[in-house]
Parts: sequence; C-alpha cells; structure tokens
Amino acid sequence: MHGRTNLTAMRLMDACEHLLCESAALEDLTARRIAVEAHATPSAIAYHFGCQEALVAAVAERVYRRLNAERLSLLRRAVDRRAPEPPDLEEVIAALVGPSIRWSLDPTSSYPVLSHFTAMAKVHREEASYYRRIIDDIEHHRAFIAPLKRVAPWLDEVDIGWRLNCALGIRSQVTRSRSRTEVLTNNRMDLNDPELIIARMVEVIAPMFRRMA
Amino acid sequence: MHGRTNLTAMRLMDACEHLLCESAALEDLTARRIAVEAHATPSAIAYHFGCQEALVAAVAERVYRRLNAERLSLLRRAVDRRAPEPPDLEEVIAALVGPSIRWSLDPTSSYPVLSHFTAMAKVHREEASYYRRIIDDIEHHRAFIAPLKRVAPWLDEVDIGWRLNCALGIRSQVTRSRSRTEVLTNNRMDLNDPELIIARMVEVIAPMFRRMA
DNA sequence: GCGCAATTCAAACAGCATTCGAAATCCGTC
DNA sequence: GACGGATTTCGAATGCTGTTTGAATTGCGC
Repeated sequence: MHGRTNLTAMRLMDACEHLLCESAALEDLTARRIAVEAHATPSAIAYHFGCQEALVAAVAERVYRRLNAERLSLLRRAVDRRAPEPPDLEEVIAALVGPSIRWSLDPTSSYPVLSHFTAMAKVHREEASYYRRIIDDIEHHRAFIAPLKRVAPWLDEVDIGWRLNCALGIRSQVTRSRSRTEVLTNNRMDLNDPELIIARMVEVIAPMFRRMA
Repeated sequence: MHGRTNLTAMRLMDACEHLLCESAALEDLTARRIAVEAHATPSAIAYHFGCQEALVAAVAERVYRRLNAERLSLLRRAVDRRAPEPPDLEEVIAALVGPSIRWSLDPTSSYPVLSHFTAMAKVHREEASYYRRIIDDIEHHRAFIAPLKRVAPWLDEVDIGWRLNCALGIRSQVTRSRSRTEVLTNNRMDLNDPELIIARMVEVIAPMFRRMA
C-alpha cells in the first residue's frame, strides 16, 4: 500500500511535473487537473501520496535531485581538473550557479517546478515537514565548502558558508525575479544568454572569495 | 464608490495587514477572517477592493512605501554627510539593505506582509497587474544608481544596476531563507543581531563596487 | 477458482472567494 | 424635517477547491 513505485503514482508525478511546468500560476495546479492528465481520479492522489502537497513535494524532490547531480558533477570536474592544486575559483562558482541559470532559461527543463515549490512553502502551514526537508537539504551545497576553503584558506568555514549563501541569493534573484533584473539593468543586458549571465555572476561573486576585499 | 479612503476600507486594510503579520502561512489569510477582524463581511472586500488579491496588494503597497521611505532617508543622509564628495560606499550599501534586515528581525514590524506578498504573486495568475506594478516599481532602487556611480565611476550604469540587483538578491536570501542561512553557516552566526548581519552583508557587497576586483 | 489485499472511483463534505439582489444607510435638496 | 437617489452593507447562493468515505473493482498468491 501507498507504494511510491506504483504505475499510477508515477503517472501522477509525471502529470504533476508537467502541469507545474506548463501553468503560469500555482492556482492552475488542481488535484482534478492532475488526475485527468494522469488518467486517474483525485482520490488517487490522496491514496498514493496522502495529499496534493505531498505529491508536489515528491515531484520537487525528484527535480532537485537531478539539478543537484548536475551541480556536483560540475564541481567534481572543476576539482579534478586542478588536483592536487586548489580548483579554479571561477569554475567552482560556475558549477554552483550554472545549472540553475541554464535550467531556468531552458523552456524544456523542469525548473518551474522548483520556483513554484518554494512559493508553495509559504502558502501552506509549515508544520508539514515536506518543505524544510527539501529546502534545508543542503548537503549538495556543503560539498562546495571544502573546495572553496582550499581556494580561500584565510576564510573560516562560517565565512565560506556565509558567502555561499550570498551567492545562492544572487542566483535566486536572477532566476526568479527576472523582471526586476531587467528593469534595474535598463533592459541592456541579454538575460537570455545563460553563459553571459553566468559570467556576470562569477564576476560579482568571485571577489567575495579573494583576499584584500 | 469604491472609495479607498472609506472607513471600512481602512479597517479592512488594517485587519489584513495584522492578519498577514500574525499568520505563519498564507492559507491562514481568508476573506472571512479579514472581514471578522474588521467588523465587516466578506462582500465588503469585493465591494471596496474588487477582490481579496487587490486588498492584499493595497496593503503591501502601503508597507512598501514605508520601507522605501526609510531606505531613501538613509541614502540621503549618506549622500549629504560627504557632499560634495562621493558618499561612503559602505554607508550607501547599509542604507540599501539595512531597513529590510532590521524590519525582518523586528517582530512588531509589518515585514511579513512583504514576504507573503511576493509569494502570492506566484500563486495567482499574473495577468492581474497588482504584482508587477509593485514589485517592478524600483524607482526607489534607481535612486541608488547615481550615488553608486559616483563611488565607482569606472562602472557603467548597467554594471551598477546589475550589482544593485545582486545586492538585493543577497538581502532576500537573508531575510526570506533564514533557515538555509542558518544551516550553511553552521548556526555559528548570530542571525538575530541586525547590525551584525548588515555589517556582514556590507563586507560581501562592497567588493563588487571596488576597482581591481 | 477462491479469497484477501491492493487499488480505483463516484459521491459527499467542508471550506474557499466571489457574485447578486435586496435591504439599509447616508446625505444633499426641497 | 421629509423626500429620493446614490452609496454602502449584508445574507444567501454559486461554483470552485482538496480531502474523506465506503463501496466496487482489480490483481494475485494459493
């Protein structure tokens, strides 16, 4: 019972993910719509996941895992390239923010799932542990601390973590407040070119980790 | 008709603001609860504001105005202190991020209204113009461009706007993803001391505006 | 082919925001 | 001071929402 490997459970997750990507607003995501797209009934959501919220959380977790795998793969590449020397700072930063930027600009990616999911965390009562478990799961972020400490050994771990957190804030601002970014830069930055954006972000984040700030 | 200066309209806004501050999740904010607290009926919301969404937008706009006034006042002070010399970079940054940080840590402030409001923008269909009008209203942010350009004349306006945007991203991360900030810094930063946080933010943002990054 | 567990489904339920039309109130004018 | 039109209030109704429930159906080891 409540098997997550079930066929209709899978179909529900796929339908939910697809619907989250297609719909502009969270209110477009309804249990009935999900059910129709998965050739099931709303009750199936409750049966397999407990509630709609948990279904969305399961979908978000699946997407997060894919994104984090990409991030960690890029980090590993950056570390390996220079080992045993410290990795290139700019490459590490690009590994941290690059996947998010590229996903957010790729219309075929499931990035909308993630931005909708964090918004959902504010809507529902947080005693439900779905959100914190996923949002606060930062093991994949922690993996960046050691390499960064090798790049900037004069910073202690708190300093590194703080700067990491700031870098993630910049990332979120760019991926999630695009219109504000547009207005502030007077529409004179090409926000559709991921590599250009990433370079711009590296340019701003790297100095945080250099001496003589 | 539809007078925004009406007494019950005011009571509805006050009730909505209070309820937004008290409630942990957006789902706790219902038209009925707002109405009860304002000694009115749900229909009054529709009559005076059109819909609940518009009421929340009106409340958010009111709070935004207060916050922006505080920001601009600090900016003016920073500029005046050094005029006609360029202002102190760190003081300008503190003016930009300080009020948000202090508000977010002050339990008597209405800061929760703002974080709830931006979350709401993701929930409802965006053809409603409430959100963009408020969120994209960055005249108060634009006011920081000229002083910052005097501090860092080698940056063009796009560079300044981009860095401003990055600074706002860091600000949002700290005020709105507190738990993630806690985990990343290993709970070894005192996130309850606004002045310490502001100093930490200045330390990270200032290098963006210094030469020889 | 039986029998039990797992799964599906239609109907019902409580809650929501919003609409509507009738009451009630306000306020300038006679 | 009483009338009359506009403004404001309010209770009931509407059509959504997610979830629950209990019966019907299916799958599957024996």
